[in-house]
Amino acid sequence: MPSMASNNYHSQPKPDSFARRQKLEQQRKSLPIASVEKRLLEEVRKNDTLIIVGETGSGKTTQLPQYLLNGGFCRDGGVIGITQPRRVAAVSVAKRVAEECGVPLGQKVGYAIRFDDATSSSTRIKYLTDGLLLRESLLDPSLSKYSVIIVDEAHERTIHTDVLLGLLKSVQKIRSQVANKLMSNDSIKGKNGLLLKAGHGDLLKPCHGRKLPPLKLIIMSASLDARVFSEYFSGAKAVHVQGRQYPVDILYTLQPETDYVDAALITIFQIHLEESPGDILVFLTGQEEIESVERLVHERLRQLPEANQKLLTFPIFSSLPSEKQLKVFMPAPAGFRKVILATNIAETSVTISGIKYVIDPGVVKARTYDADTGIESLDIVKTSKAQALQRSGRAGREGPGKCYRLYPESEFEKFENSTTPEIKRCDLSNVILQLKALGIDDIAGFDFIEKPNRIAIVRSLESLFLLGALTEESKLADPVGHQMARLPLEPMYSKALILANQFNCLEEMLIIVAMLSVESIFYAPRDKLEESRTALKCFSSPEGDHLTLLNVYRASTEFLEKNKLTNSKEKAEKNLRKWCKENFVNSRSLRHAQDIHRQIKKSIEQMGFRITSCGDDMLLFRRCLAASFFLNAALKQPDGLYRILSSGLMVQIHPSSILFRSKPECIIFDKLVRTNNSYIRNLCRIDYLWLPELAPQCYGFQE
DNA sequence: GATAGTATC
Repeated sequence: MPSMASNNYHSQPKPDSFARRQKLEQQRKSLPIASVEKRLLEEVRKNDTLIIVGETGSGKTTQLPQYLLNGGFCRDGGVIGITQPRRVAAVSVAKRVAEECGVPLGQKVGYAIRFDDATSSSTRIKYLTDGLLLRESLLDPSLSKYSVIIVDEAHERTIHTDVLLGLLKSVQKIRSQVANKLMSNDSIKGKNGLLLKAGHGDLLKPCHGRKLPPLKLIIMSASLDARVFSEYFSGAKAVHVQGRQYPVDILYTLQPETDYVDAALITIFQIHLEESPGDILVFLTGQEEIESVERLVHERLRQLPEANQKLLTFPIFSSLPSEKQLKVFMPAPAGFRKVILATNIAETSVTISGIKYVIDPGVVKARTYDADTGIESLDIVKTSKAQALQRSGRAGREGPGKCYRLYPESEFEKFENSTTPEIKRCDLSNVILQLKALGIDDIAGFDFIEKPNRIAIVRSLESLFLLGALTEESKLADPVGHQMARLPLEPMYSKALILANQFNCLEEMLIIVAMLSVESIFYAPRDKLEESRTALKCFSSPEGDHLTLLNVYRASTEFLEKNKLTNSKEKAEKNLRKWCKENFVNSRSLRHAQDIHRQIKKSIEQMGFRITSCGDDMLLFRRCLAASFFLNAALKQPDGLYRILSSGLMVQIHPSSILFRSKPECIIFDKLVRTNNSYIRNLCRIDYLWLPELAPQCYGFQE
């Protein structure tokens, strides 16, 4: 049982709880969706698939599951699952709904996200991330415990949402067939071939002794265009639910701006000097841009009369340490106006109160994936109409607001309606591995809501084959493919763990894989660049970044363990955060790495692997890295550039690498990212001759 | 000698 539920157990007769419950009830009843409760229930009863288009503030995410529960959709122990693209949303909405229901969190109402499961056998309304539901489907392909699944925020079209939609469509078909045929022995197969491998037997097991009812599916989207979903679900009915937002005045420029940073600056001061009180939210593309705008604001501010200087800037982006992020949420001192300089983190992930003005330059840094080369890059591109709408909406949450779009209206008309679905702009190896594990072998024929690039599929199939996850017939290899699919990691990392078991360096590899799985372990603000470099030196290894990361992880664990001997757990963790700060380590990233380490260690042990260490034999460990990351091997060229052996691409070592200066002859790397140049990050020195020996499938001599 | 948008298992 989750700890949170037990906390609430003793706290029911609070004196103000009745008043609070009444207030909550009142708020519930005043939500726009409340007026259509009966109709929605009726539609869900009539239609197996329903699309609900609900604008911000309609209350769909919190209310619909409660309506369904009260409407009897959990009879026979069925669970209502509501998926969210983000962890924080799953947790916060579940908390709210538990409160509205007057029950302790983790009982009737709960949530499940990676590393944190607050559900129990009595949970009927379960909020979870879409990625986690995908994982659940590997263990239970018919999702037998769910009577209803609600896919929320479907318009965001994350890769998980897209794969999930395909899967759910297939599960739904199978479950309705099972229900109709009443467990006849006819071969049952969805269009997506879900049962090919999951097997009939597997599907029927959960319904032994009880009939598996058809799966009700509800797709919730904030986009104005429900047609895509409706068409995908064979003309499913779409219902519109009103939202509740304050009006936002949209202002365009007359002419296109040549320099949106400058235009943003001018607009900030125009608002500051001429408009009524209220905070400003500015959307920028990245950390560097945010930091430079911050400096420029301060510069110009100093030139103003002192009475006009009451303006404070707050940066926010994901790699900003949490304690600095939190400052954004504190109200400005009396008489001061806040300017929040944000990346698109403030579009959906983070909601800041007090915003009355939004400045939107109409650009965003977006990931693109070139299937031909396999290179991911981050490019500044124009936003979509949907994104622009989302941004302007941030000004109308607490009262009427204004949004300054730094481009002409004619430009807006040229924007795409919505952002390209993620599945069309990323590497597909992981998705393919998951689908294969579900018994779906024909990836190109899978009924995706939007088909991924065919070349991207071929490329991923090929690398999965070279990693030994797939057979020559492109089936999941036994046991390596199955083992890799079980681990919640990128395929190459899973492979590294499986090999590390054979090389007897699992202890080290578990740490490396956890550290590589998180974003930016090191945080170096520009003004402390030298200091951070000195700090890093204590950990650095001449063999490369992998061993450096290993040293950092071990040093941090050692520090924490020692601290725990003389301090309470809380105090020790606080000291660790201090240690992180002194060593320019992002403590949030480090904790994330620890979480991942704990989780994959458990999975690895469950798979029957024994965790052994290679001690000081780093040669052995580097050989294991070479055997796993052979697809990312590169060789130094006479001009100092590196040539990636598997693709022939010419790349450079990123200056943040420990090996930037030493430039070894042959290396493996973790990631290739294109910015101004093609840079490889996180490298380890290897011996060129290891490649044909350890990865003959890729570097074998041809006869 | 340069930066890393946002998520997730």
